Amino acid sequence: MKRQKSAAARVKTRDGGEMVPESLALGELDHRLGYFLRRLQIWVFQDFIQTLGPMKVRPAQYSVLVVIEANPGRSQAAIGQMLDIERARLARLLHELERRQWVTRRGARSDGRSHALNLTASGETALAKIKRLAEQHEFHLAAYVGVKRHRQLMDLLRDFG
Amino acid sequence: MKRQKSAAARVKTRDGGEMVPESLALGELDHRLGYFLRRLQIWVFQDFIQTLGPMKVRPAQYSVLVVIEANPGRSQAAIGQMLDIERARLARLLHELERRQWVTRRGARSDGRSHALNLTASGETALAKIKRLAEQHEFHLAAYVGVKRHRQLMDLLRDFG
DNA sequence: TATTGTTATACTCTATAACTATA
DNA sequence: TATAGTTATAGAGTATAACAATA
Repeated sequence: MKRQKSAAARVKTRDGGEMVPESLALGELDHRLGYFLRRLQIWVFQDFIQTLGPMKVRPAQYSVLVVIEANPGRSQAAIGQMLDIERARLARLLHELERRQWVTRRGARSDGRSHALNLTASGETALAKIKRLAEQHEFHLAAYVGVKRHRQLMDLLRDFG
Repeated sequence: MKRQKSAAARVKTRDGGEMVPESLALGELDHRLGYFLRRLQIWVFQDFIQTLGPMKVRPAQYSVLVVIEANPGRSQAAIGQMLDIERARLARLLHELERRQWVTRRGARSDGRSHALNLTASGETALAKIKRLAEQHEFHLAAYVGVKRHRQLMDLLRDFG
């Protein structure tokens, strides 16, 4: 797992050793929130993918499964709008979840165009495991940034919008 | 520009109109910092790319230009380690910056393997414009999340690591 | 005409591996 | 033998466009 660099951060060498790289000036990156946001976000994805490794689930798949469980029977359009996943991409993502027999798509009664999304029984079982691993990931993240900062960030980001 | 959804957020329809989507339950995403981090990060990239559109510069290119300017003559390995850009990807990214005649790579005296990176005169000129646009983007971001929250997030994320 | 969902294409980013040249 | 850099490949994510079926 890569860690955010600080003056004393270490970097892995290719034979498994470690070294302390000379620290370089950030320039105006030091005033770009996006830079720091991006660095943490990359760490989060890497840890998430690693922690969820046993279930082979990526962040986007996880978010779709959670939202289907919380809103069974909704259409692809509804789920996609909520998660800002483009419908072409969501179609492919659901095809994979259907292949793994975690999700069903059946034609909606009310509108012949839309597909109602639901979890299968094995999808529910898988998601239970997945949610336990996601919880583990959240603990990793809290430990990485500090429990207090974790709570502060959550409050700042969740309340806005 | 896509905006973070809230209960009253609007979504564009394909003919340019707008609608208010029914709000769906987040499920446990409401307790995942990564989810909120990711949403803001996507907004940041979209606004950055749009704001920097006149110069056709993407976030990774911007960060490399800024760090080369702040640390002239350093090697690709040094820049890549600092920004966590994989060396294969950095090689291609620099090839593009070299093609635009913004960056030079010349063999380092001390080590025949490494390339010293520098901005050209026109690279400096371009970067001056780019930095003005990046500053604009930062104002957009501060307006989007609120000036106070922007400062709080910056403090929380910059000080850690 | 517009929307839902599908398929296809293209470009960026990420992750590897194989290769060269230097050390 | 390890490192600096290059090239190539594959997978995910993003952004479009074109299409069929339905509204």
